[in-house]
Amino acid sequence: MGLRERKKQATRRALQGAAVRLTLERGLEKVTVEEIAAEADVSARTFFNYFATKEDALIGDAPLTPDEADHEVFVAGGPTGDFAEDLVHLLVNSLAGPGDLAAHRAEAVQRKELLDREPQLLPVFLSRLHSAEQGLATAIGQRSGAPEDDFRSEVVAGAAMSVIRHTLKRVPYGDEADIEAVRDLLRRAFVNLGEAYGPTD
Amino acid sequence: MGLRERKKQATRRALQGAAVRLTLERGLEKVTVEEIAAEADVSARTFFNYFATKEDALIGDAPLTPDEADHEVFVAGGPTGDFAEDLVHLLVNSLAGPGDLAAHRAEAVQRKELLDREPQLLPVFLSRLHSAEQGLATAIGQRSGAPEDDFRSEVVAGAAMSVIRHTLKRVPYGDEADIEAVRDLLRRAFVNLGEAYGPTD
DNA sequence: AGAATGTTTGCGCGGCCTGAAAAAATCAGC
DNA sequence: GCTGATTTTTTCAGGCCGCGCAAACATTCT
Repeated sequence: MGLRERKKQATRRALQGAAVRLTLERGLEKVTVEEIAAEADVSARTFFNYFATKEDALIGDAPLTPDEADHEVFVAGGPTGDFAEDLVHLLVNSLAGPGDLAAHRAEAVQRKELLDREPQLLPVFLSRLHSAEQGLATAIGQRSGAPEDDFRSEVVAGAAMSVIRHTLKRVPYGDEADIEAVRDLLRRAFVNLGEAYGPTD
Repeated sequence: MGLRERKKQATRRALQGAAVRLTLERGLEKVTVEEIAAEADVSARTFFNYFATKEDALIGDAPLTPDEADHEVFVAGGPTGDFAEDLVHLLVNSLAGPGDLAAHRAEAVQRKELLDREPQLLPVFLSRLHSAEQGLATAIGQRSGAPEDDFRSEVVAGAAMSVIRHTLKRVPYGDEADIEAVRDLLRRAFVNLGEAYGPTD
């Protein structure tokens, strides 16, 4: 990787870091793009070469898409064969980004803190989940052999993203066993869905 | 209702109408607030006395909350006793606003057209659904006797809102029988959820 | 009619975001 | 390491958004 590419990643991280830090310090509307850029030793115009909006710098713009490998395993009906359980697996691996879950825990905590404190970020976050939903729907459709853009796949994927959303709200960050806690919450959520909408019990 | 109140509603409608019309004509980013205000025979400053943002004027700011009566019937376990069916009833009545569904069909068609053509409106719309979700969760919690802010209620409500979202996307507007079509789609969606997440079949 | 209350308007301003072109940094080849 | 090509950063100008404020205006109430 050349110097150019490395520097770009550096300024991107600097901008994102400055944005997060200043926002947590003062609140989003007391921070201007100019200040963020100054903090990252960059002109204000350059900020917009990296992020379209101030909010994007905070939430991040990683596509939130699962690993290619995990995706294919899921589509093929794996890894366990149980739909909900495999969904848990796929979602947990997707949300962490390409690498390890633990490695991104600090960022996840920050994101949660930001979303709690700055309501203006909620729409941005919801849109991001919405984009991810599309991909999940096609994965579910492929796994079940449904035609593309199938209504059922979309609905099932939407419910799954809703589960993710509420689970992330409830995760007890700070613990060390939080990955397993996430799994548990997801499993319970899917069970709840089954009970609520399933055949009359 | 006094003259003052009537005038306010009139300018509100005028602003909203102008915003929708101009946006459908030229696209959202080719329309300025000044133009909308001028079209409604009102100063630009007045626009912001009614709507906080240009987008709000398009999506509307009705709280999207169900009738008090429908809400209580649902909480009490009615009208049919079947959870999914009662949810369909509640949602259909909520989405229409206080009055008749048919009366608001034109607006619904417009909203859909806008959402299709102007992606910037999607976050606004998603936030609106998100707000409505909170109320739905407490209603579901009360009906099932769960404690407040129960995880299960939230997840079930989230899934329901997701169902709404995808159903609205698929509704065949233009037909005359579209209210019944909405009900059908909702019912099918809930059945799909039950099949997907319910006990292994 | 006149006072009280609420609404509209003009004005100014800070901030967001964009386009275009000059300036600086990096890269590829020699 | 020099040179020219490519990419990134910066500067500059500018439109639009959204808000606070105080003056003008409209309505309600007595």
